Amino acid sequence: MHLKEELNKQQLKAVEFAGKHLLVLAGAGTGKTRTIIARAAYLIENGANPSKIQILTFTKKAANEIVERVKASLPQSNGRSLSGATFHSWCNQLIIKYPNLFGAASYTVIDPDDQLGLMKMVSGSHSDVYSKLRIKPQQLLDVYSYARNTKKNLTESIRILIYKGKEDKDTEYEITAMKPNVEILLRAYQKKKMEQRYLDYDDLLLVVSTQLKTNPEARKLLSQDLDYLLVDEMQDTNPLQWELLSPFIDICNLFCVGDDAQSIYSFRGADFKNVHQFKERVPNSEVFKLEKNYRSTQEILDISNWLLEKSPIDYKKELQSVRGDGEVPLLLNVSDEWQEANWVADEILKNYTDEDRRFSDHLILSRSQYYTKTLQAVFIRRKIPYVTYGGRKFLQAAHIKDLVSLLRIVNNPYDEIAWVRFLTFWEGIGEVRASRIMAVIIADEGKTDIPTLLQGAIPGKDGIKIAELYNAVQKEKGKVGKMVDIAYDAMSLGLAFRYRKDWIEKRKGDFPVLKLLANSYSSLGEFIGEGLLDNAEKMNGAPVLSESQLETDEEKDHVIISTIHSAKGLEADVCIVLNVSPKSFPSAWSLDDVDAIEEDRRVLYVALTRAKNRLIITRNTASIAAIHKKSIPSNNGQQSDDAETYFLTAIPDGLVRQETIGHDFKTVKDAPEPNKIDLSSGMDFS
DNA sequence: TGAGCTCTAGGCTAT
DNA sequence: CTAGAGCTCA
Repeated sequence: MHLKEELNKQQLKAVEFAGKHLLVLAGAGTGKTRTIIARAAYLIENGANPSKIQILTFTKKAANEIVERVKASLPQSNGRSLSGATFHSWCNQLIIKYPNLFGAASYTVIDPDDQLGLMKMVSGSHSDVYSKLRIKPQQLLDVYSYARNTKKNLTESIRILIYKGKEDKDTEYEITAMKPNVEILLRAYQKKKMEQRYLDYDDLLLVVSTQLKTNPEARKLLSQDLDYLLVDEMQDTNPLQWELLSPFIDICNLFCVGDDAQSIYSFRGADFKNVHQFKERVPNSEVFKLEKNYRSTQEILDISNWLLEKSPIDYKKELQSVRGDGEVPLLLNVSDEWQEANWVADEILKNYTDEDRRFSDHLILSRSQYYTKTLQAVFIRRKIPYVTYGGRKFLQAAHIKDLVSLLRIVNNPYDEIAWVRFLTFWEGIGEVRASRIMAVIIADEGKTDIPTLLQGAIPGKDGIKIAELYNAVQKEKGKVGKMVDIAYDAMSLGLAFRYRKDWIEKRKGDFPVLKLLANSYSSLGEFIGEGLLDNAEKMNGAPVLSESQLETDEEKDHVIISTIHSAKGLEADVCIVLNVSPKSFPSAWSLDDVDAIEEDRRVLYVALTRAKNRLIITRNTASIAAIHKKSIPSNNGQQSDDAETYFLTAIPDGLVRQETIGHDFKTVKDAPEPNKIDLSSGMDFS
């Protein structure tokens, strides 16, 4: 096996592990992904049934990549039935596969937008309760989700999410006062979810884990399905995910990989106890370590190690480069986002023409999706091809949801959100009329077929048209691509009109992509559920499905712009980390919360360790100057300790070389010359 | 009742 | 920049 020669001793020991359960603690760049791939290949080569191996990762992209690479390393067709999924999509698949066991097969998976819509409806219908609270519907959902993911009670979840974990008397009093009202609203939300056969993201995990915990029949069925469970990014699993995994300790062999220094999802309830307490929690288990870094040059690891050393948490980790020395990282001070973006574009074009690097050798990382919009504007203008990872999901775009609403009501006639969306799509039907039509359909409880009801409830030609459309789509149930086609034929005119402002430029092109996506699913339920969980990759602003669907090498050569959270597992020759400024690292949201600050430190650590050869860190000159002034103590005595907490304060000499670009517009290519206007004209002061 | 307009406030990270 | 509130007109 050719993979074997590429493994070091530690990796090989993990890959060939013959015991029951294993946790591999693998620092950044130590070959974590390679090890999990080799493990899967090893198991298959040694007689394991690939259909009984399940790989679990955090993003669909990571899952696909691992599966593809395992298959590529095996003789043809050997690993065809190997599957990889996210926790969520795996649960969704199980729910569809065993409709009787989980009893939720024709349920509709709803995304955060739908959840918010539902919570708003609940808040509206309980306005007496809601008006007493100073909490927004989104916060109610956050509390609800946090409580379910962390298994903490409502009081604790409110304290942590709404009151930043405070424990003083006033806080206590307020929580006690509001809790009953929050409870009423959350219960009402739950009830509505059940009535309309909805599963939110957390429900997917809960439905499966509850069955596994309480029903021996479920454990028996799944033990026939599974021999090996391979879990990536173990440090980012939360208590709910642990609860889902733990029944499998008796059912199959666990092989988990993770790195506590890269735990960056605590806002979602991730708990690295799942890593630290692995040995105590899992009988018959062992823990191995991978320590040699193959990715980066020593200079890149020096600054990464330095960042981690500064933490009050002892990660017991110091990465050593196998590759040796290289370039000293560059710390670039810029005066604004446009200058930063233009400098980045210059750097990339220079590397492309002078240094024989490809666009795809560049990875640009940012804390938030939002921050990269300036950069994207500059890349488009300067014709630098790029893809973005992270951000809004493809199926969450308004025009896509319009079309999918029809598929959703075919899948689940109780889906009120989809009914309202579908009905109000048509001219002359607004929310009020849509609610009435929907009430008729739901009250009928499936006695009459839906096209007949629609025709009766909507007068004239429109009623016939809508009923026929519903009918036509329903007939193709099972062929998801065909359903999308029929829906698009009937709705494209309306869509073009509704989104006329940017239809041609932005939206129209999404529908062929939607069809491709739909074709890759074998059932409507999977498409609606999993499609939602699919991260859309965007190429110069337009969605693409995956790398493999691109034809030429030229199309595959593009810069990657990603949020740090979406960049886990990625690496690149040149890595540019944007805006590592005060108030950003750590983020202004994290101040006065030690855990949050430390999480931000790990976020930066993940970003820095993506670089193979060249690391460039940018930051804003003005915000650096601001923290050094420190001369404006605020009125309430809250001394700003930004300078203390800012991660790059007191960075030792030699760890980076600094460069500062001033307000010199000559370095900003294509900067428009400001027009001179006369604001004093048109006014007679006499 | 529906549709289209303007104005304002608030914006992280993710399945 | 975007969602949503509030307004006007048909």
